[in-house]
Amino acid sequence: MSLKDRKRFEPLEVEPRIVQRWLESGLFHPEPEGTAAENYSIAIPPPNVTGALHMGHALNGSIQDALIRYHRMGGAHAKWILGTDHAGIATQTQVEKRLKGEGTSREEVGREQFIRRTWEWREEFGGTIIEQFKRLGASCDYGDERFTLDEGYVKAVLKVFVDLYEKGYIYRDNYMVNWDPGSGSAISDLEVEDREVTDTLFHIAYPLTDGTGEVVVATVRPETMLADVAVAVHPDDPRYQDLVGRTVTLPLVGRELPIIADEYVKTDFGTGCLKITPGHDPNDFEIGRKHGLDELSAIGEDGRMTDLVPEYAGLTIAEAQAKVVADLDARNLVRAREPYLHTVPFSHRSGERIEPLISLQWFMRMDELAKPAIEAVREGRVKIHPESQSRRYLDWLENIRPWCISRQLWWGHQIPVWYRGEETYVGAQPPEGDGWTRDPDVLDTWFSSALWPFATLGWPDDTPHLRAFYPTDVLSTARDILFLWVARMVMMGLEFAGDIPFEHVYVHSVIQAPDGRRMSKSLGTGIDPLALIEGGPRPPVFTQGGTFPAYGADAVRFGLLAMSSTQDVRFSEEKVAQGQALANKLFNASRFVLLNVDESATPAPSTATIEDRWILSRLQAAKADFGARIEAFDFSKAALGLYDFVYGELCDWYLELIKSREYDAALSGHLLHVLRETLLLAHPVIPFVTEELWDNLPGTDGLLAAARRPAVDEHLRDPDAEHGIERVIATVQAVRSWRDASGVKPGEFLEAQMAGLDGLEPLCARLARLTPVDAGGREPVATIPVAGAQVDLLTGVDPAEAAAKVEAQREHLRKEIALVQRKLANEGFVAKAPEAVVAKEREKLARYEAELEALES
RNA sequence: GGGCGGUUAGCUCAGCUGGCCAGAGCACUCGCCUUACAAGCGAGGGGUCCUCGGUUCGAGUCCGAGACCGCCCACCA
Repeated sequence: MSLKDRKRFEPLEVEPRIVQRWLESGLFHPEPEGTAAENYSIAIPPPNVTGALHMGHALNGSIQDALIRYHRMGGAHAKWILGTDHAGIATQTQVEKRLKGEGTSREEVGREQFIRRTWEWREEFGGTIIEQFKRLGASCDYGDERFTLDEGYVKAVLKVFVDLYEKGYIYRDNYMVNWDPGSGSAISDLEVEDREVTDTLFHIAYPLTDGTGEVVVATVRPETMLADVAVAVHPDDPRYQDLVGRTVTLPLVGRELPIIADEYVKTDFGTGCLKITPGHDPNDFEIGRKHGLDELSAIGEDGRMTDLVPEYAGLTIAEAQAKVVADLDARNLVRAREPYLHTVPFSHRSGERIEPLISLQWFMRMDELAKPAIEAVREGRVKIHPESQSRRYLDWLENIRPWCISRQLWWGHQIPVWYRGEETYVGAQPPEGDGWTRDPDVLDTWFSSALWPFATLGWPDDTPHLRAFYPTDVLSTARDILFLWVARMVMMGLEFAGDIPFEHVYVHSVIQAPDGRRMSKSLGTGIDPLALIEGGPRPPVFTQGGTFPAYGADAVRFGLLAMSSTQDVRFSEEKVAQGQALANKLFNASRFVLLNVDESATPAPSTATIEDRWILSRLQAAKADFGARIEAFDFSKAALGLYDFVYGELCDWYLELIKSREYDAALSGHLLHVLRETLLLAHPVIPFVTEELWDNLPGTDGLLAAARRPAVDEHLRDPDAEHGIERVIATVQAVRSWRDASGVKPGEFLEAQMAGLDGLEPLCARLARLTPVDAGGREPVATIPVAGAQVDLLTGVDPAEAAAKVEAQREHLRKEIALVQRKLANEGFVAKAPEAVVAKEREKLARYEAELEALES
């Protein structure tokens, strides 16, 4: 169907078709030519293979695509590095679920078979999110898709591990870790989230060994007392001065525990006595190491009691707690119990309560690597936007702690370490000889993600891709992985790729549900971007229910960009609707042009009339503004500025101003030119509708996505034309407003004599529906004041209503005049305010007075 | 406990280094089928800019105190 017969932009019909054309063009797959300084690249935060597109992906995709398309149209070789993350725990959990459904388990099928099954799973489901990115219009390099477990990537990971081991940064140690019973693995501090829980706080009496009394300690974990090795008090606590150095006898166990002094103990909490359990509490662990205490484990990695105290061996934690309390009660040693609300660590992944345990793990020392990463941001080589985030980055790196990098999983990069008796071998290739067994653990997924910007480009080989696209330009991400991922990429990039991984880090908003809660599937507050694009059901957070209209990808992209900010924002369906309105408006404006124009005309700017000069001038302003906003990562202003130009200038005024003109070659060419440039301008934000229109526009070849954006032409800026059209707009609005208030039909032509418009009368007359006449001495029935001009109406107005209207207008003017006069009468103001400000006030006064005078006559 | 951000129209948000007659989109009211778009067009109503104090000729904008909301970090058993 011809564009002229299509009254609306129908995204569901158009967008899939456009995606195909883009993909077939090969445009998104740039050859590795030139240097990274000339080229433009962004490495996508790799979504989990298990993932489906959520609002965060959609927002970040819209941001990155706007950047990539903008720079591609600026003439750069632009590569958006694409791929997915193997996501150790998440993926393993999915496959385990599937095995469970088949009546089997990970343990039953064995490691090799399990990994094979996981690859199969990935083949089947891993492409989902990639397809969804295509639907969004994201111009990623789909021809070069990477995976954090593909062959080349594994090579990079192993090399990094071995190098860091050889440098002495990676070591094995017994240490307190966050044990996640859900996944049966240690997890890092960053994967832990705190939740509020009400527990019972037990006050338990520990008798002094010499029988002279007791000390009372408070705990919410009585079962861990089996592994107690000391009792601590504050060194300055007057109550316990004489206890330090003596011992207590641990009830139920009989072990003699020293009473030690440590400043960690709070004198104002509980009894001021603290049981020390280095095996099961991170703080106690620190104190234990400081004082050289034993590290005993009462709870094992299976979540059951160890045989440390045989009568409890094998019990679950809950059972053990019940038994310990019962046994203490039997001995009358529980002095008090009270409900206690506190925060407790839970696994971010499995949702289970973290069990702090001592375990033999691989660690990575971070302080040496942190130093250059701190410098890079301090010196501005890596710039974080908004700037306030760099403080958080620096604070974290300055207080960095060793990173536990081993995970007790099967799906991931298996640690390249082999053991044979007392021997340890570390290397990218298995050791020679027999009898070696490989460490069963895999690396934390973030270890491999940390190499993303260079491992995806072929590192450790010196590849053309690496030379052409590393360092990348921008890394766009949410705040929550600033430490987990961004900081580590900077460290690894500097250490291994020899340069920063990206020049700019853009930290985007988190989009919250419309009610201000976090978007989450389980809360029912999640909004599926595809439901917005294609018209799916509204989730329960929306009060209105029903289904979304099929807004289309352009609308969603526009809406998300318009919503985005430097802080978290609530989802606003209105902004998406605004995007849809913009796409449709542009579509219809193009139809209007094509319906009227001489299609054989050559697109070329014309300066024939003041409105032509005006729109060219405004177009340059819009281009300059949009570019500056994009470069400054101010996507909201970029999108809304586009809207304002298309709606508020191009459609509302320019197209209306030209309607009575003859569409000769000059005007036709000019309209085609303005439209072309508008499409070029808007494409990074709303790529689909602009591409579709481009295809229908005479004189365009090839894809808009591949076209070059023309520079801002400063010669086309025209302040006189801008001022003139501003006056036309003010006049037309004044007349319309007057009509509306006076009850005069909008369509009725009124005779009027205009003054002070310097030749702009015909433009004003047409849009205001006035018939210009010479009053020839007739008294006007009404006078409409406009800035610097005057319109006398000679017909069509009820004199009484007009008089009332005039009086109201006078009243308003008198108030404004009084205000300005008061300001100017203030000596302080005149003396101290900048001259320009004072002049502006004087000018304002003169204008109001002139308008008032016109009304008085 | 420490740090950061926010509080502007019914809703979601703009308002830079102080000069604002305080804006936008949506919602609302009124009027229009004006030959691109009625999912449209035009015109309106609507705000003690959280509170109190201060600086200044002038404060939504700067300073101080407080209230409330959100996030991050560290966490007292």
